[in-house]
Amino acid sequence: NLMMFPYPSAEGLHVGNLFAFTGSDVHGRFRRLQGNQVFEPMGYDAFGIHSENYALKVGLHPAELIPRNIANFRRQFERMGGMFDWRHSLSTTDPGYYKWTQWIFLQLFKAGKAYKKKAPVNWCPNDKTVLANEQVENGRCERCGAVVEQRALEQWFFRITDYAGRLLDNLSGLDWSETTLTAQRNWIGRSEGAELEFALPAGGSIRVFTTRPDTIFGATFMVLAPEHPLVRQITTGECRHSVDEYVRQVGARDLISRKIGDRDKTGVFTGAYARNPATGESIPVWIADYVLMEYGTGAIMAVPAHDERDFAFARKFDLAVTRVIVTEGQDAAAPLTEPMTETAGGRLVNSGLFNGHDADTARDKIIRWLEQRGTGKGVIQYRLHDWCISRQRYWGPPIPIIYCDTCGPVPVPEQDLPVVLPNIDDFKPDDSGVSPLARHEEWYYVPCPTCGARGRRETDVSDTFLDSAWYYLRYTSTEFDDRPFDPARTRKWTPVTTYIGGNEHAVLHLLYSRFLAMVLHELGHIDFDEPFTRFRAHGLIVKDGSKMSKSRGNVVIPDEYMDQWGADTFRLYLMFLGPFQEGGDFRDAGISGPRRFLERIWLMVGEAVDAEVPKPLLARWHRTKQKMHDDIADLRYNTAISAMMELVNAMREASCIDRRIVADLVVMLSPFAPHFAEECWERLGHTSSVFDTLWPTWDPALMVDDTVEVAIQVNGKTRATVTVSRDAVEAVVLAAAREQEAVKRFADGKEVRKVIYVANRLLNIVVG
RNA sequence: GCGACCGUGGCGGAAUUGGCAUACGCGCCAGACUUAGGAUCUGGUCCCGCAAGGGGUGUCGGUUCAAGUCCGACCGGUCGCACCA
Repeated sequence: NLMMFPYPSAEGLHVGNLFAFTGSDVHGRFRRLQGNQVFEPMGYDAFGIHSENYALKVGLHPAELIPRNIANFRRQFERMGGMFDWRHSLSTTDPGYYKWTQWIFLQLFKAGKAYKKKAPVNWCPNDKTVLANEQVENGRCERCGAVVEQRALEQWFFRITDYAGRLLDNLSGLDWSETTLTAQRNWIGRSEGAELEFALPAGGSIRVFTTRPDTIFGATFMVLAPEHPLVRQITTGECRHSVDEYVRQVGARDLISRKIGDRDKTGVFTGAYARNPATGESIPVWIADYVLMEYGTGAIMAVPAHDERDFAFARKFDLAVTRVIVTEGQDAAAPLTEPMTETAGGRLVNSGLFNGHDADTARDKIIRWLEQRGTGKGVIQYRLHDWCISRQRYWGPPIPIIYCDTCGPVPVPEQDLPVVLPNIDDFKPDDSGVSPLARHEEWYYVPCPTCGARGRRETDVSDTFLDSAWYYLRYTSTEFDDRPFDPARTRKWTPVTTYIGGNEHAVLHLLYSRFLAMVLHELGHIDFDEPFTRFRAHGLIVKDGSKMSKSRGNVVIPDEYMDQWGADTFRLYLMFLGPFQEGGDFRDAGISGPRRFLERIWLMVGEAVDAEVPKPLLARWHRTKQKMHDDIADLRYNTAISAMMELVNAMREASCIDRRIVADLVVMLSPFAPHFAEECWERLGHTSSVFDTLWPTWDPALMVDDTVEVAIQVNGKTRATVTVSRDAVEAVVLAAAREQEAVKRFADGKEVRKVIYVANRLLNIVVG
């Protein structure tokens, strides 16, 4: 029973965290009462920029802060009564843990799944540091306000794109929240299309990716990303100056604002032309920042008539617009005032030998035609990029590579792991663009493992998402320091049966974990390739309409509530608030309700006797056992709790405090209020733990009442109810219904056109 | 802009999936027990109406014997993605 481990912040667990962890713990305890062996571990995701920035702010070392924060978290976790196995806890910052994070890097490196390439990062010219995307606000450094630039650095990547197809296809076999599956699908972003070649007059060609090969006859110009490698080569003399200037401007902007900034189209002409493979015409080649180097081939064929962005660009720079699809009744010659992006049901025009073809099926025909002519092929393109795991920071696991002038990048031998993160005081990033670790010569220079010459360590540390991508495997095997995860343990406990966490990790964390499981499986280290069989996203607890965060000042600390009401009341209250998978706004208004409920149970435990249980109560008792079981299994905790309250109300009404019902109540309450239930269980005379019992069984035969109330409607409006024996036939109910005063008033003397009878529920008399 | 989800009493929220709308809890009102009540217990609590009855789940329309639930259009909100060719 896994829950996403927290980043141990200085503030401690807030109410939102506690809500999520309690919900997960309820499920774990419930599964134990079902007779399962449950492993419920908890640990700390303690590396990363968060901790580092906070440490810089308060002027302390993260290595000093983190253990302090962890101690506080541990205190809160014990207080909330989670059934955590503390013998198998972990922190990603522990060398005994990140040794294996580094080991995993080496396995990927050796398998050719890790490689280095130049990639842009956000760079603050004032603070002289690399910034994470979250640290850029409106194109400015969140700390000093300076305009952020891009810099290109050599960085490490994992080849997750090799697995794009499998990551997508496997999703259909997972028992996950639908919203999470959708988010993953969108992130992977599969597009079917074609890669086409536009020949350059001087030889060579420009390759583009398009999902609309059916519109190729309308491609009237091309656009390259400013970073495209062909740009320098094809730009003509008279355009060089403006192209260089444009490339410089784009490079000066940060990565975020380029993407989400204003949509005004900018760009310049390169002076070059390329040949449209369908029409044979020469079309101008431009560069513009709306074309991104990281998607497709970094170049597009522009079809302004049928694409919004291309249309805007053509308008602005007065480029030709050729319509190639018309729908019924449209005039192919009429000039377009806006792009025609919806082309379903249309037919091709201005498209040579394809004129008149159905637009919906033209795509495949044109791909085949271009394939035959050697100028294109059908391809599948993914939006997913390779995973950049490099961080030019201090607080993370050093990437275990040594650079040697003769041998190149050499992996650190496995027996030399971990590459320990040195405890340095000046961990603040500097203007070099590399991690502060590079300033420490005694650490930086090491002999090359292959030739013994002086080598240099890789100074980038790895992404925290790498730490968290495999932690579930480590939990089971924390006591082994000679292997990352023990094969027998792994076989027994993984893949994870139930995983609960926040939807903010629906994409990255879950995707990276899945990718890593696929690789580890392929390399023979584990025998499954999907790490989490069942995943459920919990809802978010918000306060005053927004997510709890320290900067908003709306963080609610649970300790004071537990002081005042007790941990169990607070747990019960959080689970009763609303649907676990939806979350909600935190108000403490109703907390006295769950408290009163527990007090009533406490009194009942004292008053319990062997009683005769009247039939209606007996039925409710058995129904409650089943309903609570079904609800908790589905994480519908709020309705499970109301069912329990209803049973208590029914007992009070019947003045029947039967010992067996009280005992069942205590067991069913125990996942929500473990301390309280344990105490009640002992008061009921038991000497072993309530968690060593089993969920009470129910008897379907006893669950049904002898009589039922049936609603009587006339023309769909309820006019009366009648009490009849269970499963009464229609004639009996109809006869009883016709006796009713209100029914007579509305139905007597009118022709009965129809009678609808739903057994045990409703009888509808339709009169004319 | 695209995608996903959601609009139900004064409030948090229920509704065996198309079958008595508002379960359960909070709050509020009245009463009981009390020197006392911010404890406990009992009863009441969607709106209009003395009643009979009528209206009612964001708005408008549709399907159906029957719609909170299904369909169409709109309004409002939350979250995710964001020039993805």
